[in-house]
Amino acid sequence: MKLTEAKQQFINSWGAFGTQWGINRTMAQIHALLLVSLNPLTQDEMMEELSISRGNVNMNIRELIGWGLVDRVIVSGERKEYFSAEKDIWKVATQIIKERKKRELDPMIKLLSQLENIEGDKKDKDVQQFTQVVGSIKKIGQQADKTLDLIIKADENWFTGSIIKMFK
Amino acid sequence: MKLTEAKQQFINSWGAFGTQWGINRTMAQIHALLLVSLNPLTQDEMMEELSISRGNVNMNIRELIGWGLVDRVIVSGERKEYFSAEKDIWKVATQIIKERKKRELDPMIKLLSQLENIEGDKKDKDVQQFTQVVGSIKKIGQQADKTLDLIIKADENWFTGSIIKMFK
DNA sequence: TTTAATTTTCAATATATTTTGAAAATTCAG
DNA sequence: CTGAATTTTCAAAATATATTGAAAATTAAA
Repeated sequence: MKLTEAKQQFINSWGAFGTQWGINRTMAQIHALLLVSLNPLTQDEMMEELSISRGNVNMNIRELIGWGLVDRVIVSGERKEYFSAEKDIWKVATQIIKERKKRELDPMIKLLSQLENIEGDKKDKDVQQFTQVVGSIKKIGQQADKTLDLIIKADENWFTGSIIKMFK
Repeated sequence: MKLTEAKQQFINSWGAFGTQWGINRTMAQIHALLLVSLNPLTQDEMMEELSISRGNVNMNIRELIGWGLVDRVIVSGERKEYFSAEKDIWKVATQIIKERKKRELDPMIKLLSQLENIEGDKKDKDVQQFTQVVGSIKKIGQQADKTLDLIIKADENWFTGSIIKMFK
């Protein structure tokens, strides 16, 4: 497979995978494009490369900046803004984990905590069942939360280093 | 908060969380409803409870069965089919991990493996960068894959038991 | 300043996804 | 078998999400 073709396939597939995970297709494609671009790109270059509109590039680029995955880059002597993606995939992964945890997991645990406090007969089978289900989901959520915090804090060795060896 | 109200909020919120994760809102709601129902339910009861159409219930119920999260239940003396959700949340979690791994992570790793084989000058910066990015994503994917396999195989103690203690 | 380049916004449009509901298929009691 | 109950299918409609593109806002060179 040729490089150009491979890049194209990477970008398209990344967009498709993103969709499955509730991520906007274009956002994932822009991220993929920046990941495999040697140099920072302008919005115009991204429009051209992905055949999408200016507004679409602009909104999704800023969304990616909001996720901490893309940075504005100053190129001296250039009027236009350039953008580049963090290339250290470990950092990318921890950043995504960090954001999704904050945006999704933490609010979920908060909600479940509220739902645990049911007024009513604690001996009622129905109440028992409900608090049991809600409580156990919360518990798993909290464990996941704790584990993810450790991953975020750990350096690259979490995956490749000593701890993972214990699972082998 | 009253039980009925809490159940309702759980169902609605679960639907909203599902959407964020690329899961059909109704599917998540049906799952939530079955999780907090003491007894198995018929399709008619779910239609009523969630105010949705027969076709919608039917399709999503079968999707949930496909995910291994819901079972058909025979109630003797009843013509209608009943459905119930696995209540052991640990099993639910491992089942979801198993399915998403199979449907998403494994195909992704397969794709990345293909993209690593680029024809062309291995000294070309552009080729190097591409294979480096693709390779490192694949590596993290494989580590996640391995870790998830262990979670799937491990019993409930993975989260609550000895291994997690080492992170504390 | 002025003004041309560039970025941002957002209403309108297009696309994708979900839901409906009625017809077709299936099931099973009599 | 027969036919009523139940489940399944799927084209059409509704809803939700993403994209466009041109106008407005911003920026910085002259």
